[in-house]
Amino acid sequence: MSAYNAKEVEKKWQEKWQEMKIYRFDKNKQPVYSIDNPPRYASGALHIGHAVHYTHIDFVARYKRMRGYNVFFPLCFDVNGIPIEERVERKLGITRKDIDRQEFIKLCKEFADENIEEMIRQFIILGESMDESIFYRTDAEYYRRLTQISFIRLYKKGYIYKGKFPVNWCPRCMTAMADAEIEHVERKTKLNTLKFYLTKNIEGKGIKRDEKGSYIEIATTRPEMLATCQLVAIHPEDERAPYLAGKEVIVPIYEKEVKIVEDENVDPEFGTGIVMICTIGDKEDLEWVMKYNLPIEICINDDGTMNELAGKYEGMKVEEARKAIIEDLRKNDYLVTQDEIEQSVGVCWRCKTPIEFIQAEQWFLKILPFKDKILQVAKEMKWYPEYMFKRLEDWVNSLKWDWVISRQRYFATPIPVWECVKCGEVVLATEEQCYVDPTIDPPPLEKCPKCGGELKGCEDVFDTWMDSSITPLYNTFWQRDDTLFKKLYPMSLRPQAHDIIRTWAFYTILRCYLLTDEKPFQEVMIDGFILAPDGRPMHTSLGNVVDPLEIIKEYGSDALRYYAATCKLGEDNPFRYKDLIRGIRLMNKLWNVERFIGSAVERKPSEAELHLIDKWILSLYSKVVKKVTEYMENFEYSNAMKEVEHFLWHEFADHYIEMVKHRIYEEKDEAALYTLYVIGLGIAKLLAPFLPFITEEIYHRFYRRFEDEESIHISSWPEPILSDEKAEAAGEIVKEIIAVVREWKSRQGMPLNAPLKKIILYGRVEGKDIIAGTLKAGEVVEMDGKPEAIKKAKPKYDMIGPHFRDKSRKIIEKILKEPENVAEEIERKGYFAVEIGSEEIKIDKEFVEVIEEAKENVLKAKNIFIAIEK
RNA sequence: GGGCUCGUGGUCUAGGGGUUAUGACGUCGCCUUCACGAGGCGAAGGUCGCCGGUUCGAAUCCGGCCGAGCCCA
Repeated sequence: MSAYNAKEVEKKWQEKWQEMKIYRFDKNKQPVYSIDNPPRYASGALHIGHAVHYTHIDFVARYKRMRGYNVFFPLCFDVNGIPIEERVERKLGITRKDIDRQEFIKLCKEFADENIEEMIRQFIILGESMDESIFYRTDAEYYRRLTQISFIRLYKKGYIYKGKFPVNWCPRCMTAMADAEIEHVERKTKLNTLKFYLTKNIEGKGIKRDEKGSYIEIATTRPEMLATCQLVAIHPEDERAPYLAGKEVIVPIYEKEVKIVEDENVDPEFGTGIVMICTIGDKEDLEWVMKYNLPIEICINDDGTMNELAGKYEGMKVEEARKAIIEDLRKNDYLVTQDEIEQSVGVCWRCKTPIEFIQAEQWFLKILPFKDKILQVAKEMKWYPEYMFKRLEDWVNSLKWDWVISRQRYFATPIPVWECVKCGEVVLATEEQCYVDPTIDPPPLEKCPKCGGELKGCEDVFDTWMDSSITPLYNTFWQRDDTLFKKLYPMSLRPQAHDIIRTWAFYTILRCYLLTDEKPFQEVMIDGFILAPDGRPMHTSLGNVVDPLEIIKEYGSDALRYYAATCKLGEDNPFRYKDLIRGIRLMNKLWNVERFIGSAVERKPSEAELHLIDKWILSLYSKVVKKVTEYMENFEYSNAMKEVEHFLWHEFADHYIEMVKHRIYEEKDEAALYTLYVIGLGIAKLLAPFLPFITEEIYHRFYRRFEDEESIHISSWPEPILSDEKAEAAGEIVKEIIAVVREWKSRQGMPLNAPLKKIILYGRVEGKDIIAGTLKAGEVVEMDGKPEAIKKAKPKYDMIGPHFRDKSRKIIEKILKEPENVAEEIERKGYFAVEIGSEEIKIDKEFVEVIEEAKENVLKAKNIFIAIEK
């Protein structure tokens, strides 16, 4: 039989598992382990980061299933929102305003459908054990209905309000833009340094003076925004700050008085180091607005012209207004200098027009009053790794305004309200109406209940986080089956990546808490990112993207999953081809070990009287089972994999199997067969969550005929079966002896099974039969005494240090310098004298370890000297 | 700029007060051995990012700096 054929085997099980339906969640079976699987965003094929993350989640699902849980692991997709709209627009070269709203929505849905189909295929290839019978997608009416109902409930609780909030706006396309739609380009622009006169004539550092009075210089690239200047800021460490902070200046042209404040966010290197704060020039301004509670004034209309705030410039386009105001500033002697600078400008991806902020009516969900409660609830959950909670905490503590839940978009869940065109009264949809689309469906009332005015359906949609932050409610049958909801909520696990802690994790905790007064899940497992092999994030533009399907084609899914297992939870890992190689080698090793066992075992072996080395390996194996189980419980799969790998390759294959061959070939030793069977099957099970394909193949080929379960993936997780410290210690000596003789044979150019005449062991050793059998030695004898050896003293640092303190260094140096002498004197006199200054310090055997080294032609394993006769 | 994380042989990584730093990939040498040459046995290769501090002792703890990743509505 030849090497393991991953391609064939994987293809076979991909198909068979579909038929077997072994991953079905059973609503009525306890205990349940429910995974709040991240609905995959349906904007394109899976990349390697997705593949690895879903594989990590699959490790948990498979492990828990083997632990006897009824695992809830849904196959799900996130289908709402801007990225899909954007892909569709770019693909078709249109904007959503170019065609009918419903038509556009249909195009988005179709685009998603194709991707979902492909992604399901990819999940199957990867061996992800999601249950397609609990499939959901977030754009479906059954799903969006819950988003709407939750909104209605929160509205009724008084948590929702309408307010103004700035949005990115393209004045040419006349549309709100998401950050993702903004491109950044380097542009040359003019930095204008202006005089801002102080309200009182004073002197001090940085204050200049001309015939009109005292003034300071402030640089700006956007003088047309002077009208909305609210504040002037300087860095607190700036030497001018003590003279300026708290004073007032007069805004040129507009003659408005504004205060000077100290603020650490000011870049002292830019312009004059003093900055004017407008609402709203850019994103940074917005932070200041919130920080200083400034009124939000915007002097630009949605068509890119100046509004009444701009005074005489009203009606001009932004660029014209800028030119005009610079002219006026120059004329009135406000303009000190004008320098050309490079600046990064946000522009519309379609028409390259610079983006402006404008004010828009938005819906808000209150979060500021719930900050403490959210953190309290979040603290009740277990976070893996623990420090990820800190990120949430910092985020929550830094919150300055409520959550803007509305978007001026099409492809998302409609906000289920109508508003009176006359008085603005809000009419909510009834819960029974949901799912509802107010842009096409009639309101629950014909007229405004207040003024009798006409009701108009809300055209805004929800931020898609409104949809995705109720996955735990959807998954536990909230609003669909009360009994099930009570049984299933909260969910067991939320797995997700670290980039969306402040969105998905935070919003989910918030929403679910507001609706249920309880935490949405027990445990949170936060994953890192997969970087390109060059250590940078993968980007098409960098040409360093790794396609998981290409990897699978060449190396197989199990190999990719092996790579996934080597990535530590929470950390960013570069993709490494060497781990695929290692994975393949490990699988080959596993395959050959199992093949060896399979060919030796003809019927299910029974537990016969165990030999010392059987106990030794079974005891080691039991420790491995214990450790791996612990690691799996804590989502430390990289440690779990390492543990099994080392045991399988080295202890079991390199040592035990070599030790056991003669017992199998010569006599079909029942104890040996039993041990091989138990460990062979056990290892396959321990690796099953990681390498589902090869382990299933092994199970069916070598074990199925003696075992009941129809798949290894629904069989039970191994238990430790033996703990025998004495056998472990004695077995280690046997192993070591064999290892050193084996190494010696290798150096002689002899095969391991080349015959030897005699092995002489100086000391008492159990398991001489194994030593003889494994090394093909005619006889193995024990001898008293020992061959001549060199004795050397080794310092015991942890004893010397605390006892001799600052004298330790000299004492250690002395011992290292003459180790043989030290050993000899301690043996003879009971101590070794070290002179430090005038002081004599006696070092006795408490502080050193005496090591015996073999002279040439003699081997040594642990404390046993070994002589060989060829 | 702020928060969190990371920096260890050529590459990737384990370890997180006790001096001889783990393993993998790669490199080099020897070995066709009855599960496996995708194997076995060996070897070379590291001032543990830099600078200070604490300590008898620091890769490990503390402070500063440099570099990388994610997030900052």
